[in-house]
Amino acid sequence: MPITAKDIARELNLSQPTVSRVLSGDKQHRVSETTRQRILDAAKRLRYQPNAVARSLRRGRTGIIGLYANHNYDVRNEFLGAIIGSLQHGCACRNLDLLLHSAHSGRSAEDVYAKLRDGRIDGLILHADPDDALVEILGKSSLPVVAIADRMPDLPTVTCEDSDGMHQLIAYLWEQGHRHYAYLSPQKFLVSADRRQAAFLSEMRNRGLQKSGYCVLPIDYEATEVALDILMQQGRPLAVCCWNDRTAYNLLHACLERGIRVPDEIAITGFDGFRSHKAPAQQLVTVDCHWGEVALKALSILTSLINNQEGVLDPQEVRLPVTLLAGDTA
Amino acid sequence: MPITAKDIARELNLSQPTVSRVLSGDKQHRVSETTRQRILDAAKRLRYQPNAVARSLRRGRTGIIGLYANHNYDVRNEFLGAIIGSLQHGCACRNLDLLLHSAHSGRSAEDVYAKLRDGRIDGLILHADPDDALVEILGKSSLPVVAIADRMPDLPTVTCEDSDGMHQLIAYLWEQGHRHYAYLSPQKFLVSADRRQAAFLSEMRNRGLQKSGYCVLPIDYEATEVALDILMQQGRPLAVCCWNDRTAYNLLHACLERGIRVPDEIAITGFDGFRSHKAPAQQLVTVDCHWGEVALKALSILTSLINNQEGVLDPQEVRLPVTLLAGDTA
DNA sequence: ATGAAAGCGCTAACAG
DNA sequence: CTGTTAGCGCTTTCAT
Repeated sequence: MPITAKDIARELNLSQPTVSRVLSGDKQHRVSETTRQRILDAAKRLRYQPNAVARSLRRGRTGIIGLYANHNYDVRNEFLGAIIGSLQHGCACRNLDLLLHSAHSGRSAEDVYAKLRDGRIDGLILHADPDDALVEILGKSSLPVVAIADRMPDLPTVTCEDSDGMHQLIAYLWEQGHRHYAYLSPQKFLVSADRRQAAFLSEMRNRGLQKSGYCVLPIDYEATEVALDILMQQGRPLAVCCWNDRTAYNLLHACLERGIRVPDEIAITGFDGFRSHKAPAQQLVTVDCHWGEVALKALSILTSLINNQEGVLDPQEVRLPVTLLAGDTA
Repeated sequence: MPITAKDIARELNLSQPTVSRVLSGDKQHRVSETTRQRILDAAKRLRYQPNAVARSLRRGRTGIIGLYANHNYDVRNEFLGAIIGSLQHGCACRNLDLLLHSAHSGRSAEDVYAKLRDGRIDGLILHADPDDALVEILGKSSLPVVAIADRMPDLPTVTCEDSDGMHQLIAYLWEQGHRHYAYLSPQKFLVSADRRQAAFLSEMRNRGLQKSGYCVLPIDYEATEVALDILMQQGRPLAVCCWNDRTAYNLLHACLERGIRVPDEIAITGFDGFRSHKAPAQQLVTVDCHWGEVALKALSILTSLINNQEGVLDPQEVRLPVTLLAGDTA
């Protein structure tokens, strides 16, 4: 049985609140230096540790930040790994804890929301599809939320400079002499991927490319082969800009299986900034979105949202800069 | 302001405990079917969500499992990623939440322990160095703890069959004709790595290899180059058994930078089971420790420890089977 | 079957 | 400076 403030009070013939005043670190209340020391000594001697649950109930604050990702992947996904890694660090610095809410496939948005509102977390970092019902619910809720990576309606969001990244990428490819392009977009609508696509198209037009010189192709993770068939019918060498890194790696694998030389026949670029630290391998040309920084910025906004009761910050978007990563796949 | 059980009670002219009895899912207490329905309806209508903090305080249980890793790496480390990924899934199935305790470099074991005992978690999954002061403290503590991956004194532990894995590995290499071996061990003492080493040496002797035919070399992550210098002085082709995958990948990189052909001049094996899903690359020969399974088993033991107040289970060790993964680095 | 009362351990308001 | 009182929202025991 852990010992409580009451135990210490009894031991020292003091009232329990006095003990609590000293041990809760409240600088406001003045306590005589002698009793203060007596309490601190006893606390250390008895290895007293304040009960965080009781404190949370009373204060209406838990010091826990939630992370919810409604995509069906877990921490091994590189994107989530980067996010969680950074959040862990950021939380540690602020003396916060991080609670991972598992998507728990099959739960309705209402149920998920209920769980998020059970009082355990002070605020939420969200990574979701923009059309998820949960997003709308959270938009109306009083729970402080900051979304990341993809612009969400009615929620403050931290994203990266998608357009700028694509501009840098095309400039890099153009300089290498590429005059045939393809953009591989996701099947579902994502604001970030859409921005990358818009920037891609704008670059194509501005550089005076004919419509036969470029194309946009929606692609499913499971159907890389099909996409590759189509790509092989385009002019070569072809520069393929994938909307994210995972798509790029899938394509890379497919190419090497078919004996298609990368980057000679097909050049491949990604968008995320995940490089292989494992077996020696071709380094992907990609745009580093600094997802860790994005997460930290989101956390910073979230904490101020939590503290300034009235989040004066209207739902808005913060965009962080990106960096081109050169490599040998393009 | 979220609504409480009291609000519902007032709305229906009932007492608050009655509302709570229905909504806490307690099958024991019989409530008339009509009021039961009235309460359920009102709860749904008002979007009532029980306050988990209050419930935890009262029940003395939070439904949260903690994970503490005292190594200085984060979730991006593949080992931790595998552990966390599995734990998340396992927790979701049991309606538990997972709290990641960041190592927060520079905290004393006492401080860390205090934080772990603040009442927020019901039990802990631990991954630590066996000589960490925290391990000893936890051994005496009443907080339910299950350690993973490396045998801990005085704590129930789930590990993998290290010896068997090494036996399989050597059998595989021997069949390929290898007669020169090296084992790369970690600098610090780890029970798991030590067991692998013992199995390695036992295999060497049992197969009648001369002492000049094999060696053991402690290696630091930062000093791969130095180790490689030494390895190059051994007989070739040399089969290098690294104590874990990361060491193997480091060595692989170093070899390819120097133009040493793998596996022709030097064959390399790891121990963990982390393969590259990214850019096309050589697949490491390694032993799959099924770390995810290890974590799930630990979670299962932990939950029963939490429930059977008196953990009748003496500190003991459970070893899970491993699988050889063939590849092209050996 | 339901209500009244108590209490989990803490913090905050107000006395004295 | 310190003690008394109250209450966060819930579960549990004891009445009725």
